[in-house]
Amino acid sequence: MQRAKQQQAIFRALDEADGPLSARELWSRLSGTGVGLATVYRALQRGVEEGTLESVEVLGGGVRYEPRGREHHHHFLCSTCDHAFDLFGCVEGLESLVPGGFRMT
Amino acid sequence: MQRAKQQQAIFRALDEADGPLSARELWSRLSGTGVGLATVYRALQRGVEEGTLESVEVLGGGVRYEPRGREHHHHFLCSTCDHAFDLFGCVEGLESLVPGGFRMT
DNA sequence: CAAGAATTGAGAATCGATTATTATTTATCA
DNA sequence: TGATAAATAATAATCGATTCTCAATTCTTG
Repeated sequence: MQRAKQQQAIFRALDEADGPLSARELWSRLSGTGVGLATVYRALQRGVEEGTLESVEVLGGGVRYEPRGREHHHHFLCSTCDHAFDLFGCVEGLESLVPGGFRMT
Repeated sequence: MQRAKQQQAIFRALDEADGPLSARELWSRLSGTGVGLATVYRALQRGVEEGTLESVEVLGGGVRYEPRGREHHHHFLCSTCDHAFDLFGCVEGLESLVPGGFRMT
């Protein structure tokens, strides 16, 4: 596969996902294309460095990646399928729970 | 060290902590007592099986343990020292964010 | 198209966390 | 107390995730 196409496929898969993807989830969505897992890791790393991707952590397993610049949102992890979904909406009162001397990020 | 004392020390450290501890955090709090890391892991596993301990996950790193039966609470992870603190208080509206077809646990 | 540079796929190496192994220590109880 | 059973410390083995290595492939430029 041409390299440009590969990179496109990687970023398109992230764009089309309904939540942040782990390296392996992303890779499995490219199965059949011959793209190697190492290439996926390299593309993700580059994306984060260049600012097009963002790495996020979701309870229950490793780092996941999503396109940068999306609206403020949270994630929901299905404990059955281990997939993280984007959530729309937010909660109030988080800030007030932060212990004194700490700052919420 | 006598075995009964060891087990006491392990559970006491968890009781006195200001949040859930990872196996290593717990172990480091027992440094000087000669307790082995494997023993800490065994005690934690046994505690969970017997129902005296509960394992919890906090963003940013592995499984942590706390005594079971505490009041409903959440945790706060310091990204500098990587320690998880118990929080008092809760937020509203979490349940309403859960996608249709899923159940919040 | 040809040469050199950059990227890739495959799998080996590494890393931290957890579990297994085993000789030794501690506990149990006749 | 002495024999036997259970638990331990130290460390080797394992596990999954990530990174590294290198020969092969693709790209770039003239």
